[in-house]
Amino acid sequence: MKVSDLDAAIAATRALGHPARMRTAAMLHTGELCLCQITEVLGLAPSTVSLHIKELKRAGLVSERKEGRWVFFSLADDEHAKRWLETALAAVEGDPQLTDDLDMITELRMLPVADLCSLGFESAKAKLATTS
Amino acid sequence: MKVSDLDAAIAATRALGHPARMRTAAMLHTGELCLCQITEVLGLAPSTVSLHIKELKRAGLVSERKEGRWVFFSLADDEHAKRWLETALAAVEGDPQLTDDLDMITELRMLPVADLCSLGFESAKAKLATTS
DNA sequence: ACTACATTTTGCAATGTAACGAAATGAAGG
DNA sequence: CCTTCATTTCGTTACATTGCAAAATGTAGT
Repeated sequence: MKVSDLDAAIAATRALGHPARMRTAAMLHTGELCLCQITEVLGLAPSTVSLHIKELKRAGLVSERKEGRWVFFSLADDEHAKRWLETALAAVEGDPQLTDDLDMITELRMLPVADLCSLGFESAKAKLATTS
Repeated sequence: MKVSDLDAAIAATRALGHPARMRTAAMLHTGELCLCQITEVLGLAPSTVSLHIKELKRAGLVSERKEGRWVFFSLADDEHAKRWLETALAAVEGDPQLTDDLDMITELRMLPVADLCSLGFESAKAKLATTS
């Protein structure tokens, strides 16, 4: 089904027009992430985060890569996506909320995904501390 | 009240994330327009169009100039607005719906605003034809 | 097969948005 | 002043979005 430029632009702006989704886009700018990592940062229910990402995918801004039990999401790299994401990410660059998110992402990347998903952030961090 | 970069970006994307508002932005790219001109193109009630423009103003994308009974709207020309509008207008460039809108705007600009507002497009056009 | 578990889908409640008509506002002209 | 009329605000209705919990899906390892 053909989608007009107008519809595609509306989809992109609507997708980015929610804090959870804009923050998710900014997080993915640092590299691919699985659902539980994004969920941990946003502090929302996994089902809710899944729907937000579905919206970003529908708008052509995010793509996914399945690896076993996990699904890793990343920013789409076609021209449509890049133009919108460039503008959006530049606009929110340096925002305190986003800075906090990215700091947390840095911490999360140090933990095994399996631990984070099943245990949650605090427990996974504690486990890493004891076993290292 | 201070608005964070994230909030400003969300406001801009949400404002553009509706066909009536995206089309309005594209129309204003050709120059300032009064409410009744925009209303004529969109085919919505004046009160509805007024609210859409209010949303665009709230997002800092549109500014207004009052002249007697009329209010002329135009695209804001600060950096925040220009970045978003540049991306949005480039994305919808050439869309059939937008092309139709701009063609209609060209026609509307040939009519006295007072006639268009009070009589509507067809009657105003008829009046112009008889008096010229 | 069975279990564990990351993710998705579904069902539902609460809230927000979009549309209209009607009433209110405010400036121009008689 | 009083009327006209472009625009805005208000009241209302219909629909969309957002959130969670619970159930469904599908994959990995036992």
